[in-house]
Amino acid sequence: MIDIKLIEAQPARFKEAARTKKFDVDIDRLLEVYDELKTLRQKVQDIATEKNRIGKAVPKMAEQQRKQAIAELSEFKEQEQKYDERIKELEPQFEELMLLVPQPAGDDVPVGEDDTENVEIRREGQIRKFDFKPKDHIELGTALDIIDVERGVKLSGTRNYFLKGDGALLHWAVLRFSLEHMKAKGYVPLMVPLLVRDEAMRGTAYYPGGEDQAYRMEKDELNLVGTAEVPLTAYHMGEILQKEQLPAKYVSMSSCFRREAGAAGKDTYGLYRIHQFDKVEQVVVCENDEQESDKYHAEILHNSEEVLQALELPYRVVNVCTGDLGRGQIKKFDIETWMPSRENYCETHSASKFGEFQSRRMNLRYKDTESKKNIFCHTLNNTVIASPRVLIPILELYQNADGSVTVPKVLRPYMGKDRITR
RNA sequence: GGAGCAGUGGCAGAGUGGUUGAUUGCGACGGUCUUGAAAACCGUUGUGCCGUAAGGCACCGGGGGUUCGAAUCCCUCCUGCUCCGCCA
Repeated sequence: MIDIKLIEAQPARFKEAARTKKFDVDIDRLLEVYDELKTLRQKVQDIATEKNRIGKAVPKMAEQQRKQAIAELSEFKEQEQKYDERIKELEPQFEELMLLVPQPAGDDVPVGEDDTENVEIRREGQIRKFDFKPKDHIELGTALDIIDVERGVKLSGTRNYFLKGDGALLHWAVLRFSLEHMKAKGYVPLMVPLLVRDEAMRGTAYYPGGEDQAYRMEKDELNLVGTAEVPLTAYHMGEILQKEQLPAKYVSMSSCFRREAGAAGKDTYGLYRIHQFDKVEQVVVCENDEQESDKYHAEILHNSEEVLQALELPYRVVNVCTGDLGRGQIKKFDIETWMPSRENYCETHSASKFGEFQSRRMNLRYKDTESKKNIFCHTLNNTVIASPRVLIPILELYQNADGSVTVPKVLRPYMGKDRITR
């Protein structure tokens, strides 16, 4: 959410942000509603002042005087009710519009329509050249009996799967390795609730807008999270933190659930786009300071790169363009890992910088020691590893001519073997 | 799921319809005293909104209602606790 005063001061800036980010919001209407609300609130306040003044004297009045005063107060009350009605009409409109205003992208974010215009920053690692015809991860996984899509679909429909034997173990190995990597860096591990209230979804800016992407438990009015970012960031929702608590760094390993509505026919093959997966996620809550925010943005990007480097996977980092940014993101680095079967670098990580956008929505603040003011925090998050998506490059890049798969060095302690064979 | 109790300022804890934004204690901060510290004493100590300011308004878990007037009465939701039932 954006400070209404900023919108008031520079409406053009937010119209432009909506345009380049491809979000639709009527800024003019928002300001209209706000102006009317302000006027009405002032009127109601003036009436309240008058009512309080008279009301205070009532108990001391003589009977005759009192009757007169009470009659007068009734009139005020009627006026007040008239204004209140209109306010109650406008407030929900105001809230709704406010939730839709996008955060302008940072100055160093490329302007572009969609993900094809994201700008590559750098590449790391060598792409493997095969001296045999490589298989894709489904061919490999099916032959090795470690991936079973058919039975996943039998039980749960399309985009569902089983991981079996070494497949399941490999999945847990990358997660465990990544979690421990973050733990060693001082990130506090949290085991989080995966069913959350609408408040948490709104606070992290998944709602409004992302309702179709989430599974919702209608009976209980709870939502299955699509990422641990939601509970991790909303952990301190509504709180006023001490400055010493910042930066708060959290890491979680959790299942993630996505309906993938509107993605019908897209990425239907394999384990790339699926309804349920597991992810290690990192979240930083820091002071309201641009430099601090940038520092932690670089840090969380670096943390994830270290994991990919440890796994010896080739990847590239891209600066995500305006058209591909979320409503609240100031800036986003995606890490795309090389996937042989897709003959491309594909998104495996997404490092977002939100400024105070999420904090405002969830009323997350800290007490500034100097000014004694309560200030909105900054929030950031990044994937540490998401599996089974990352199993695609692992299986495909580590495959051998005989159909076996070498286990990446850092995962061997978790697997207890260095090769997956039939 | 059934029955009951509770939710007040950083914490503890008063307040059951009228100058109560809220007694008091602790904590914290400032000051006096002291070589220093402790003790003692004095003072300050919630948040949001409107306003250049003076000042005003709102908030006693959330929302709604009764009333001229509500922390105090009513409804509803949320949260916590106790007992019973069920259960990985």
